[in-house]
Amino acid sequence: MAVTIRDVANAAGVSPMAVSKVLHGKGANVRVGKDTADVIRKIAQDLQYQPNALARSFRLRRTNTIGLVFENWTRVSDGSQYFAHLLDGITSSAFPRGYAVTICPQLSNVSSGESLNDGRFDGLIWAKFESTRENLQVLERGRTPMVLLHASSPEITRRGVNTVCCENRQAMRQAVDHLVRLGHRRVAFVAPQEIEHNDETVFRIEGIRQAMKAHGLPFGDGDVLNWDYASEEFGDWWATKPPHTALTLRSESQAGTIYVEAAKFGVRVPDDLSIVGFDSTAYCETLSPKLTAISQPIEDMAHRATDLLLAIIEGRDHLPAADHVFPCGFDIRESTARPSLKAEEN
Amino acid sequence: MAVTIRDVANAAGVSPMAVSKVLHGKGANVRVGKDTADVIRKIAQDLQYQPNALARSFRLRRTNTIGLVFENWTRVSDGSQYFAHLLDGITSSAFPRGYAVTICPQLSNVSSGESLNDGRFDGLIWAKFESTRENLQVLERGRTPMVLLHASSPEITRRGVNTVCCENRQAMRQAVDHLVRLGHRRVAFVAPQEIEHNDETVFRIEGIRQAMKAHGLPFGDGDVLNWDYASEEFGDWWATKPPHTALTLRSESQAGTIYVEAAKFGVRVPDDLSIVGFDSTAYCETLSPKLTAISQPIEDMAHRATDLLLAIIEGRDHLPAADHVFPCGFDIRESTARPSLKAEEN
DNA sequence: TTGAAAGCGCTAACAT
DNA sequence: ATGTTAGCGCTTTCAA
Repeated sequence: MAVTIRDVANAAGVSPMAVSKVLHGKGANVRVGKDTADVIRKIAQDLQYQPNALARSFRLRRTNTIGLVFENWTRVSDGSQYFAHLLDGITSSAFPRGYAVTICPQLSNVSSGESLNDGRFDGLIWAKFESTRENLQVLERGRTPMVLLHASSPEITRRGVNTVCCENRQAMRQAVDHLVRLGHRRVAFVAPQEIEHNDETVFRIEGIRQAMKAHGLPFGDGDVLNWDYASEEFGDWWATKPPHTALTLRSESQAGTIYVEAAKFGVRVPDDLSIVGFDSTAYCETLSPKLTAISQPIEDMAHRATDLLLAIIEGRDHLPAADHVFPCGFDIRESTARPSLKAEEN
Repeated sequence: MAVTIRDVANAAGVSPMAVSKVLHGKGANVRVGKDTADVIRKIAQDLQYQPNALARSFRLRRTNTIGLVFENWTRVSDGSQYFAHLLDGITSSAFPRGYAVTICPQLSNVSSGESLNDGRFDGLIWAKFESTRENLQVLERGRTPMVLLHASSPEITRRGVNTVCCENRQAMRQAVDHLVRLGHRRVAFVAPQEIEHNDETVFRIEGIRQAMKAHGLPFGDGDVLNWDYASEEFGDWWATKPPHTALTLRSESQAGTIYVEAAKFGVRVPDDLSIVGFDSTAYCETLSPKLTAISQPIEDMAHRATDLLLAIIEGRDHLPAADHVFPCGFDIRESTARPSLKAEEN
């Protein structure tokens, strides 16, 4: 059996409280003399006393651990450096303050969502939150402080939860401006198959529509392609001889698969089709042609989200919940060009 | 105050044990009738009962969480995909089995090393373990199952701890064979400044020495360059007109900084100097020239380490601790070439 | 088959 | 300045 605080106390001839005070600094109104303290420390060492973290966190309701939740966790090494930046942003805030970071298994159902409120974590970063009824309910019932990353909606802040998100509308405007300047007049947006609960996708579609409208160009529901991540729908789509000369994607790693599909059907990028990615990490440079992409400051965003979360946990944040929005950049590389005449004829 | 198991029991007019049995399946010799069980579940739902994970893990001495420890945690997004692969290997084993993964802050001192034994984790993956006295002591005293990644030594297995490591000697032999085949006769190895406690570095140096010897070529202590990660020593080294025509590095991301230093001093890669990296992820392709590198199956290794750890945790592993070794591959790219005449004259 | 009691290791509150 | 008491929420052990 492990050595407990009581064993140390007995060996030292003092009370458990004295040991707790000396070893963990607990007990506000307990005072222990220097000599006694030294004896206690010595004995603790001799006995190889190891505090039981589980007992402590149970008692204190504090784990010094924050959780990182992904709505859909798959692989992290799909080429993009997205996840590495995310983690750097989180750890660079959490580690110096003494918090560990736990990556949680995929949230497959509500019950596991609820289970995040079970006290294991002092706080939660929930990335790619989907605004489903169930998830919103988790926010409401949650006793654990949370900050949502890549979500932004009054539905969320109204429930007292902060969000950190990039400026999706402005991001799409940059992409559209760039494409239109090159001569494109019809642009398609590749969206996930389920967009309803995905705040970001909704914003991006709205952004592209507004931007196209500002140029006097059309963009309707038919210009939103609800493709699976694998993008196997590409061939069928292209076979319909679509009017679009450019595609905007929802990630950068999806570009890799689209490149493959395009090649399979003899579609040249950017000659026959321009491609704009989302997220602009080193991965864009590894593609051929190099991917033109919208960049979001993911590391800064994750850092901010974590700072905010820790402030809430530690009671240093007294402002009402808000959406924290970060502007995007735009990195022009090789996957966008003026549309070919052939394409324009389409 | 939160709803406890006792509240549910009272509301249902049963004992706390009955609730525990129905909701968590605990209590071996407790039997609850189907009807009672349904009532309990209903009431738990109505009361929005949430089990307290801290109380449970305290009681059960089980957290369903494994820790990931790095000896020196810095940034993860330094270009290399190493960390992403590591994480994929770990999570692909841990998540399906219901374990979360916690990334721990840098181990700056022994006490934090000891603190990993405090019950927070059911098990620990310790990456880049350094065989210092303190660390070895942690292994001995540890009550938490551990598997060490990137370490390999009888000092460790003797203490009952498993290791997972790549075949460093064979890896270096491949690099040397390649370089010698190209015509190189003097090769330098870039090592960390502290190599004593780093099993891998010791193996690699031994491997390169043996391989060179097999070719009848010299390799001594003077051919080991103890450089900082930033490699700012490059210029001074080059100014000494070293006899080496090739450099083998200890990582791939270090190649990036070496490229910069080399360019600074007008050294062309691979014309004036061939470079071989360690780890061969997509990052190698982003460098110019693309980096020739030894590859290790990091994801498989991490997966195996985690499988092993979970087997130990769950009492399914009854074999004595061992070193689990994975062979390396070698990816020839553009950073190695036959040495120039000028270099050979050196 | 079900209930009651005890305790995991720690610390807040109170008493000395 | 130090010791005692009680209890966090859960589950194992034992009694009914």
